[in-house]
Amino acid sequence: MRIFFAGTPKNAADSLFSLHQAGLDIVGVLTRKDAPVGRKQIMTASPVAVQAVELGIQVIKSNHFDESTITKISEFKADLGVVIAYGAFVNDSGLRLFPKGWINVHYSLLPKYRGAAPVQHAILNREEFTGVSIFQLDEGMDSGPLLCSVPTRLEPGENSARLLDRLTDLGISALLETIPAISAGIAKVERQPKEGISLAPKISRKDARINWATSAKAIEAFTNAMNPEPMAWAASGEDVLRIISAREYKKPSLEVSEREVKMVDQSIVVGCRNSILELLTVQPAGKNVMPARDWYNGQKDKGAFVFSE
RNA sequence: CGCGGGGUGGAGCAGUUCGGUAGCUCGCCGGGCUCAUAACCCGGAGGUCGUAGGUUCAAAUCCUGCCUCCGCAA
Repeated sequence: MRIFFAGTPKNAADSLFSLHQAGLDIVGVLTRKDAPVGRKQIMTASPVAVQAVELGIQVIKSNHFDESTITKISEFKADLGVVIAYGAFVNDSGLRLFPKGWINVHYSLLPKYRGAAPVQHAILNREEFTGVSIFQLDEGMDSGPLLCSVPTRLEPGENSARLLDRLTDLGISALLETIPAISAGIAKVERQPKEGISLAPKISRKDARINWATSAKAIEAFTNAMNPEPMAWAASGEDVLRIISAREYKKPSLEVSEREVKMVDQSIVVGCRNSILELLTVQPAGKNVMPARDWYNGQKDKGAFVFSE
Protein backbone atom coordinates (compact mmCIF):
# COMPACT_ATOMS: atom_id res chain seq x y z
CA MET A 1 0.00 0.00 0.00
CA ARG A 2 1.35 3.42 -0.98
CA ILE A 3 1.29 5.88 1.88
CA PHE A 4 1.53 9.65 1.80
CA PHE A 5 2.72 11.39 4.98
CA ALA A 6 1.97 14.93 6.18
CA GLY A 7 3.51 16.52 9.26
CA THR A 8 5.77 19.26 10.52
CA PRO A 9 7.29 19.22 14.04
CA LYS A 10 9.75 16.88 15.69
CA ASN A 11 7.30 14.27 16.95
CA ALA A 12 5.90 13.97 13.42
CA ALA A 13 9.45 13.52 12.14
CA ASP A 14 10.08 10.79 14.71
CA SER A 15 6.88 9.07 13.66
CA LEU A 16 7.84 9.30 9.99
CA PHE A 17 11.19 7.73 10.78
CA SER A 18 9.62 4.84 12.69
CA LEU A 19 7.02 4.11 10.01
CA HIS A 20 9.76 4.05 7.42
CA GLN A 21 11.93 1.79 9.58
CA ALA A 22 8.99 -0.56 9.96
CA GLY A 23 9.05 -1.04 6.22
CA LEU A 24 5.94 0.87 5.22
CA ASP A 25 5.95 2.22 1.70
CA ILE A 26 5.99 5.97 2.20
CA VAL A 27 5.98 7.49 -1.24
CA GLY A 28 5.86 11.18 -0.48
CA VAL A 29 5.82 13.77 2.32
CA LEU A 30 4.06 17.08 2.78
CA THR A 31 5.33 19.59 5.30
CA ARG A 32 5.07 23.30 5.95
CA LYS A 33 7.36 25.73 4.18
CA ASP A 34 10.71 26.66 5.65
CA ALA A 35 10.16 29.32 8.26
CA PRO A 36 12.35 31.91 9.94
CA VAL A 37 13.40 30.63 13.34
CA GLY A 38 14.78 32.31 16.42
CA ARG A 39 16.26 35.74 17.05
CA LYS A 40 18.30 35.65 13.89
CA GLN A 41 15.29 34.60 11.81
CA ILE A 42 17.26 31.94 10.01
CA MET A 43 15.17 30.13 7.43
CA THR A 44 14.90 26.59 8.67
CA ALA A 45 13.37 23.48 7.17
CA SER A 46 10.86 21.66 9.37
CA PRO A 47 12.01 18.55 11.27
CA VAL A 48 9.82 16.46 8.97
CA ALA A 49 11.45 17.98 5.88
CA VAL A 50 14.90 17.20 7.27
CA GLN A 51 13.90 13.65 8.18
CA ALA A 52 12.32 12.99 4.80
CA VAL A 53 15.41 14.14 2.93
CA GLU A 54 17.51 11.89 5.11
CA LEU A 55 15.29 8.95 4.25
CA GLY A 56 15.38 9.84 0.58
CA ILE A 57 11.65 10.54 0.37
CA GLN A 58 10.38 13.27 -1.91
CA VAL A 59 9.10 16.36 -0.06
CA ILE A 60 6.44 18.90 -0.94
CA LYS A 61 6.58 22.14 1.02
CA SER A 62 3.31 24.00 1.26
CA ASN A 63 1.22 25.65 3.96
CA HIS A 64 -2.16 25.00 2.33
CA PHE A 65 -4.02 22.45 0.30
CA ASP A 66 -4.26 24.72 -2.69
CA GLU A 67 -4.70 23.59 -6.25
CA SER A 68 -1.05 23.16 -7.16
CA THR A 69 -0.34 21.32 -3.92
CA ILE A 70 -3.24 18.95 -4.52
CA THR A 71 -1.99 18.29 -8.03
CA LYS A 72 1.51 17.50 -6.80
CA ILE A 73 0.25 15.18 -4.08
CA SER A 74 -2.05 13.34 -6.45
CA GLU A 75 0.92 12.49 -8.64
CA PHE A 76 2.19 10.16 -5.93
CA LYS A 77 -0.86 7.97 -6.50
CA ALA A 78 -0.95 6.99 -2.85
CA ASP A 79 -3.69 4.85 -1.32
CA LEU A 80 -3.73 6.37 2.14
CA GLY A 81 -2.69 9.61 3.80
CA VAL A 82 -1.28 9.81 7.32
CA VAL A 83 -1.23 13.21 9.00
CA ILE A 84 0.47 14.06 12.26
CA ALA A 85 0.61 17.69 13.34
CA TYR A 86 0.91 19.09 9.85
CA GLY A 87 -0.25 22.52 10.93
CA ALA A 88 -3.19 23.23 8.62
CA PHE A 89 -6.66 21.98 7.92
CA VAL A 90 -7.11 19.46 5.16
CA ASN A 91 -9.86 20.95 2.96
CA ASP A 92 -12.51 19.12 0.90
CA SER A 93 -10.38 18.57 -2.18
CA GLY A 94 -7.54 17.43 0.08
CA LEU A 95 -9.83 14.89 1.71
CA ARG A 96 -10.62 13.32 -1.67
CA LEU A 97 -6.98 12.74 -2.58
CA PHE A 98 -6.67 9.08 -1.67
CA PRO A 99 -8.92 6.04 -2.14
CA LYS A 100 -8.65 5.16 1.52
CA GLY A 101 -8.69 8.77 2.73
CA TRP A 102 -6.57 10.21 5.53
CA ILE A 103 -5.93 9.01 9.03
CA ASN A 104 -4.79 11.33 11.77
CA VAL A 105 -2.96 10.70 15.03
CA HIS A 106 -4.38 12.84 17.81
CA TYR A 107 -2.85 12.98 21.28
CA SER A 108 -5.92 12.62 23.46
CA LEU A 109 -8.77 10.19 23.96
CA LEU A 110 -11.27 11.60 21.48
CA PRO A 111 -13.80 13.09 21.61
CA LYS A 112 -12.09 14.74 24.54
CA TYR A 113 -9.65 17.56 23.83
CA ARG A 114 -10.19 18.21 20.17
CA GLY A 115 -7.88 20.89 18.86
CA ALA A 116 -4.30 22.09 18.85
CA ALA A 117 -3.16 21.50 22.43
CA PRO A 118 -4.55 18.22 23.78
CA VAL A 119 -1.39 17.31 25.68
CA GLN A 120 -1.21 20.58 27.60
CA HIS A 121 -4.89 20.54 28.51
CA ALA A 122 -4.75 17.00 29.83
CA ILE A 123 -1.97 17.95 32.25
CA LEU A 124 -3.53 21.29 33.06
CA ASN A 125 -6.77 19.62 34.08
CA ARG A 126 -4.92 16.99 36.10
CA GLU A 127 -6.50 14.12 34.20
CA GLU A 128 -5.79 10.66 35.47
CA PHE A 129 -5.73 9.27 31.94
CA THR A 130 -5.09 10.57 28.50
CA GLY A 131 -4.00 8.75 25.39
CA VAL A 132 -3.74 8.65 21.67
CA SER A 133 -6.49 8.29 19.08
CA ILE A 134 -6.30 7.38 15.43
CA PHE A 135 -9.24 8.47 13.35
CA GLN A 136 -10.32 9.06 9.78
CA LEU A 137 -10.19 12.68 8.77
CA ASP A 138 -13.50 14.31 7.94
CA GLU A 139 -14.61 17.91 7.44
CA GLY A 140 -14.67 18.73 11.13
CA MET A 141 -11.97 19.49 13.67
CA ASP A 142 -10.74 16.13 15.00
CA SER A 143 -14.25 14.80 14.64
CA GLY A 144 -13.81 11.83 12.30
CA PRO A 145 -14.62 8.19 13.07
CA LEU A 146 -12.22 6.36 15.36
CA LEU A 147 -10.00 3.48 14.31
CA CYS A 148 -8.03 3.04 17.47
CA SER A 149 -7.74 4.49 20.94
CA VAL A 150 -4.94 3.79 23.42
CA PRO A 151 -5.13 5.14 26.97
CA THR A 152 -2.18 5.89 29.21
CA ARG A 153 -1.95 7.08 32.78
CA LEU A 154 -0.36 10.48 33.44
CA GLU A 155 2.76 10.16 35.51
CA PRO A 156 3.21 12.34 38.59
CA GLY A 157 5.11 15.50 37.79
CA GLU A 158 5.02 14.79 34.08
CA ASN A 159 5.35 17.79 31.76
CA SER A 160 4.06 18.26 28.24
CA ALA A 161 7.43 17.55 26.64
CA ARG A 162 7.69 14.15 28.22
CA LEU A 163 4.05 13.24 27.78
CA LEU A 164 4.22 14.14 24.11
CA ASP A 165 7.25 11.88 23.75
CA ARG A 166 5.36 8.99 25.30
CA LEU A 167 2.25 9.64 23.24
CA THR A 168 4.35 9.82 20.10
CA ASP A 169 5.64 6.32 20.79
CA LEU A 170 2.13 5.09 21.53
CA GLY A 171 0.92 6.69 18.34
CA ILE A 172 3.58 4.93 16.32
CA SER A 173 2.66 1.50 17.69
CA ALA A 174 -0.99 2.24 17.09
CA LEU A 175 -0.29 3.23 13.50
CA LEU A 176 1.70 0.07 12.95
CA GLU A 177 -1.36 -1.94 13.92
CA THR A 178 -3.92 0.21 12.19
CA ILE A 179 -2.30 0.74 8.82
CA PRO A 180 -1.93 -2.97 7.96
CA ALA A 181 -5.55 -3.48 9.01
CA ILE A 182 -6.64 -0.73 6.63
CA SER A 183 -4.51 -2.24 3.91
CA ALA A 184 -6.14 -5.63 4.48
CA GLY A 185 -9.57 -4.04 4.55
CA ILE A 186 -10.33 -5.32 8.04
CA ALA A 187 -10.06 -2.08 9.98
CA LYS A 188 -12.97 -1.34 12.31
CA VAL A 189 -14.33 2.15 12.35
CA GLU A 190 -16.49 3.64 15.05
CA ARG A 191 -18.21 6.98 15.14
CA GLN A 192 -17.03 9.29 17.94
CA PRO A 193 -19.41 9.47 20.91
CA LYS A 194 -21.61 12.55 21.07
CA GLU A 195 -21.00 12.75 24.79
CA GLY A 196 -17.82 14.06 26.35
CA ILE A 197 -16.73 16.33 23.56
CA SER A 198 -14.33 19.05 24.70
CA LEU A 199 -11.93 21.47 23.10
CA ALA A 200 -8.21 22.01 23.69
CA PRO A 201 -7.36 25.30 22.01
CA LYS A 202 -3.83 26.45 21.47
CA ILE A 203 -2.28 28.09 24.52
CA SER A 204 -0.58 31.44 24.06
CA ARG A 205 2.18 33.03 26.05
CA LYS A 206 -0.30 35.40 27.63
CA ASP A 207 -2.18 32.42 28.99
CA ALA A 208 1.03 31.08 30.51
CA ARG A 209 1.32 33.65 33.29
CA ILE A 210 1.04 32.11 36.74
CA ASN A 211 -1.93 33.12 38.83
CA TRP A 212 -0.73 33.11 42.44
CA ALA A 213 -4.28 33.20 43.71
CA THR A 214 -4.72 29.55 42.77
CA SER A 215 -3.55 26.53 44.72
CA ALA A 216 -0.04 25.12 44.66
CA LYS A 217 -1.36 21.91 43.18
CA ALA A 218 -2.98 23.81 40.34
CA ILE A 219 0.16 25.84 39.69
CA GLU A 220 2.26 22.69 39.70
CA ALA A 221 0.02 21.21 37.00
CA PHE A 222 0.02 24.52 35.15
CA THR A 223 3.81 24.69 35.13
CA ASN A 224 4.10 21.14 33.86
CA ALA A 225 1.49 21.73 31.18
CA MET A 226 3.23 24.87 29.87
CA ASN A 227 6.61 23.15 29.60
CA PRO A 228 8.13 23.40 27.02
CA GLU A 229 5.62 25.61 25.18
CA PRO A 230 4.87 28.36 25.98
CA MET A 231 6.48 27.94 29.41
CA ALA A 232 4.94 29.31 32.60
CA TRP A 233 6.17 32.66 33.83
CA ALA A 234 5.81 35.10 36.66
CA ALA A 235 6.83 38.72 37.01
CA SER A 236 8.42 40.83 39.69
CA GLY A 237 8.24 44.45 38.68
CA GLU A 238 9.77 44.68 35.23
CA ASP A 239 11.53 41.35 35.46
CA VAL A 240 10.15 38.17 33.99
CA LEU A 241 10.99 34.82 35.49
CA ARG A 242 10.17 31.68 33.57
CA ILE A 243 9.18 28.84 35.86
CA ILE A 244 10.53 25.67 34.30
CA SER A 245 9.43 23.31 37.03
CA ALA A 246 7.78 23.57 40.42
CA ARG A 247 5.78 21.41 42.79
CA GLU A 248 3.55 21.72 45.78
CA TYR A 249 5.52 22.13 49.02
CA LYS A 250 4.08 19.59 51.39
CA LYS A 251 5.53 20.44 54.78
CA PRO A 252 2.81 22.31 56.62
CA SER A 253 3.19 24.65 59.56
CA LEU A 254 4.90 27.24 57.45
CA GLU A 255 3.71 30.80 57.00
CA VAL A 256 4.29 32.31 53.60
CA SER A 257 1.99 35.04 52.39
CA GLU A 258 0.71 35.09 48.84
CA ARG A 259 3.43 35.76 46.22
CA GLU A 260 6.16 36.07 48.85
CA VAL A 261 9.39 34.10 48.24
CA LYS A 262 11.41 32.49 51.02
CA MET A 263 14.20 29.99 51.42
CA VAL A 264 13.27 27.17 53.78
CA ASP A 265 15.48 24.14 54.35
CA GLN A 266 17.29 24.71 51.07
CA SER A 267 13.99 25.00 49.24
CA ILE A 268 12.77 28.12 47.48
CA VAL A 269 9.09 28.49 48.24
CA VAL A 270 6.34 30.88 47.16
CA GLY A 271 3.05 31.46 48.88
CA CYS A 272 -0.12 30.88 46.93
CA ARG A 273 -3.80 30.27 47.69
CA ASN A 274 -3.93 28.37 51.00
CA SER A 275 -0.79 26.46 50.05
CA ILE A 276 2.88 26.73 49.21
CA LEU A 277 4.70 26.13 45.95
CA GLU A 278 8.34 25.05 45.75
CA LEU A 279 10.28 26.43 42.80
CA LEU A 280 12.66 23.86 41.35
CA THR A 281 14.04 25.25 38.12
CA VAL A 282 13.72 28.77 36.77
CA GLN A 283 15.06 31.04 34.03
CA PRO A 284 15.38 34.80 34.38
CA ALA A 285 15.02 36.84 31.17
CA GLY A 286 18.32 36.88 29.35
CA LYS A 287 19.82 34.13 31.48
CA ASN A 288 20.21 30.41 31.28
CA VAL A 289 18.02 27.88 33.01
CA MET A 290 19.15 27.40 36.61
CA PRO A 291 18.14 25.76 39.88
CA ALA A 292 15.78 28.01 41.82
CA ARG A 293 18.25 28.14 44.70
CA ASP A 294 21.00 29.54 42.48
CA TRP A 295 18.64 32.18 41.23
CA TYR A 296 17.65 33.07 44.78
CA ASN A 297 21.26 33.21 45.93
CA GLY A 298 21.99 35.88 43.38
CA GLN A 299 19.07 38.12 44.38
CA LYS A 300 19.96 41.34 46.14
CA ASP A 301 16.72 41.72 48.02
CA LYS A 302 16.72 38.24 49.46
CA GLY A 303 14.14 37.91 52.16
CA ALA A 304 11.98 40.63 50.67
CA PHE A 305 11.31 39.21 47.24
CA VAL A 306 7.70 39.27 46.12
CA PHE A 307 6.15 38.37 42.79
CA SER A 308 3.77 40.76 41.11
CA GLU A 309 0.12 39.84 40.96
C1' C B 1 20.38 45.35 9.78
C1' G B 2 13.17 43.52 14.58
C1' C B 3 13.75 45.03 20.44
C1' G B 4 16.60 43.82 24.64
C1' G B 5 19.84 41.37 28.69
C1' G B 6 24.29 38.55 29.62
C1' G B 7 29.74 36.08 29.51
C1' U B 8 33.83 37.98 36.62
C1' G B 9 37.08 31.03 41.22
C1' G B 10 32.57 25.02 40.83
C1' A B 11 26.94 27.74 40.79
C1' G B 12 24.19 32.34 40.94
C1' C B 13 25.43 37.49 41.20
C1' A B 14 27.87 42.61 42.56
C1' G B 15 31.74 45.76 40.95
C1' U B 16 31.96 49.02 34.94
C1' U B 17 28.61 55.53 35.45
C1' C B 18 33.69 58.39 37.80
C1' G B 19 40.26 53.42 35.50
C1' G B 20 43.99 52.50 41.03
C1' U B 21 44.61 45.74 46.31
C1' A B 22 38.82 40.53 43.27
C1' G B 23 33.57 41.57 46.59
C1' C B 24 28.47 39.01 47.97
C1' U B 25 25.15 34.58 48.67
C1' C B 26 26.27 29.53 48.18
C1' G B 27 29.17 25.13 47.04
C1' C B 28 33.85 22.50 47.93
C1' C B 29 38.16 21.01 51.40
C1' G B 30 39.99 20.97 56.60
C1' G B 31 38.91 21.86 61.76
C1' G B 32 35.39 23.00 65.85
C1' C B 33 30.50 22.81 68.39
C1' U B 34 26.57 19.12 68.80
C1' C B 35 23.20 12.98 70.48
C1' A B 36 22.93 14.83 65.56
C1' U B 37 22.27 17.95 61.13
C1' A B 38 20.90 20.57 55.43
C1' A B 39 21.86 24.67 61.44
C1' C B 40 26.09 27.41 63.91
C1' C B 41 31.59 28.89 64.59
C1' C B 42 36.86 29.05 62.71
C1' G B 43 40.30 28.34 58.79
C1' G B 44 41.56 27.12 53.53
C1' A B 45 41.94 26.13 48.30
C1' G B 46 40.22 27.92 43.79
C1' G B 47 39.70 33.59 39.07
C1' U B 48 44.26 34.58 31.87
C1' C B 49 37.34 39.13 34.71
C1' G B 50 34.54 35.47 26.92
C1' U B 51 38.38 36.73 23.08
C1' A B 52 41.81 39.89 19.95
C1' G B 53 43.73 44.53 19.57
C1' G B 54 43.87 49.92 21.09
C1' U B 55 44.29 54.18 24.82
C1' U B 56 46.98 54.70 29.66
C1' C B 57 52.06 55.00 34.51
C1' A B 58 47.85 51.69 35.47
C1' A B 59 41.99 48.41 32.35
C1' A B 60 36.93 43.74 34.91
C1' U B 61 36.14 49.18 34.27
C1' C B 62 37.33 53.53 28.50
C1' C B 63 37.49 52.59 22.63
C1' U B 64 37.12 49.00 18.34
C1' G B 65 36.49 44.17 16.13
C1' C B 66 35.13 39.12 16.92
C1' C B 67 33.10 34.67 19.45
C1' U B 68 29.20 32.99 22.42
C1' C B 69 24.57 32.29 25.77
C1' C B 70 19.68 33.95 26.57
C1' G B 71 14.54 36.76 27.13
C1' C B 72 10.84 39.31 23.98
C1' A B 73 8.72 39.84 19.24
C1' A B 74 7.55 37.16 14.71
